[in-house]
Amino acid sequence: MLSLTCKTAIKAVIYLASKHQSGHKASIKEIAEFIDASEHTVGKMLQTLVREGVINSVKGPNGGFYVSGKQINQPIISIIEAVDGKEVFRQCGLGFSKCSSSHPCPIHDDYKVVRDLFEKMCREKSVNDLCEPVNSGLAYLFG
Amino acid sequence: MLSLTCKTAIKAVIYLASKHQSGHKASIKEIAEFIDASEHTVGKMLQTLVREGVINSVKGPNGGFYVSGKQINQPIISIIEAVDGKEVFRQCGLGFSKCSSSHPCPIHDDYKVVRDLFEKMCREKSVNDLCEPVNSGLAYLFG
DNA sequence: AAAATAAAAGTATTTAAATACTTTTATTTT
DNA sequence: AAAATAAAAGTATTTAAATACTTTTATTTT
Repeated sequence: MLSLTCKTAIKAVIYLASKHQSGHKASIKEIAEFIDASEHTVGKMLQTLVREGVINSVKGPNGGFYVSGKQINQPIISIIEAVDGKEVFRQCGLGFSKCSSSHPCPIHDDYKVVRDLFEKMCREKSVNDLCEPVNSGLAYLFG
Repeated sequence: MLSLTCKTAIKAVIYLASKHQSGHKASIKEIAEFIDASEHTVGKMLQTLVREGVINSVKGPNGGFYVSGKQINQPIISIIEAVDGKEVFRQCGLGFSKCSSSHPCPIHDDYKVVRDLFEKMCREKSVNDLCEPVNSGLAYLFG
C-alpha cells in the first residue's frame, strides 16, 4: 500500500522524534545510516517532508533535520499524504483506476474494510506513539 | 500489497470462472481485452497460473484457458500465492526484510491486524464468490 | 502429411520507482 | 570576508516490475 520511499519517510520521522528531547538535529547521513536506507533517497525525501511542513531543517554547520513539539504529535497519516498522496487510501484492491460503490471491483467491499482499518490506524497513531516503543527498546527502525 | 501482475491474475481467473458454465475456453487476447490489460502480461501470467495448477489450458485450434469445477471453488489466496508468493502476507509495513514480534517495527502489531484481515479475506473468498457478482452485473472486471 | 491455430518458452525493451551524482544556496564558524 | 558545513535543487542512472517481441511446441483441422 505504501511506497518504499514512504516507509522510509515514516522511519526517518520517528528517528527525528526520538531525538526531540535532546534538541539534536540529525543529518541526512546520520538518519540514513540509522534506518539502513540510501542517503540519496533519504535526502530527497526529507526535502519533501520539510516542504510539506512535516519536519523542519536548518542549513549550514550544525544544520540538520528536527521535529517540533507540535510535529511530534501529528498522526503518521500526514507523512503518508506528504509522500504518497491522499489517494493511497482510495486505491482499488484490483488495480482499477476508478473503483467505487457504483462501479465496484469484485473485492471492493471486503478490501474497503482492510483499507479503512489501515487508514484508521494511520490517523490514530501519532509520530510520538510510534517513537516511544523505539526509545524504550521495544521496537526498532531497522531490520 | 499485491503486485499489478497479481491483481491482473485475479481478474483473469474470475473472468475464466464466469465462462465456466458455458464450457468456453478463452484466449489470451480475449481475456486481456476484457480485463483491459496487456496481452503480454496476461500471457506470461496465465502460464504461471497453469504451471501452478490454478487454471488449465489447451494448445492449438480451439485451445485456450479454462477453470475446472474444483478450481472455481478454490480461494483467491491460491492465485496470490502462485503469482506473488506466500510472503505477501508476512511483509513488514515499514519495509523491514525481517520483522517479527521479537524484533518488530513500530507499527508491527497494528499492521499485523490489517494484514491478517486481508489474508483472512483472501482465504475465505473463493473464485466463485467473486465471480457471481460479476455475472449478475453487480461488480466489474475493469474500471 | 501439411496447414492453421494457439499456448509455452525464451529473450528483449520500456517504465516508473529508487538511487546516484553535481551544483547552488544558506548558514555558521573562523 | 573567507572558509567550512550541510541542506536544497537539479539532473542522471540503475533496478525491478511490467510489457513487448520472437521462436518453439502442441493440438486440431483439412
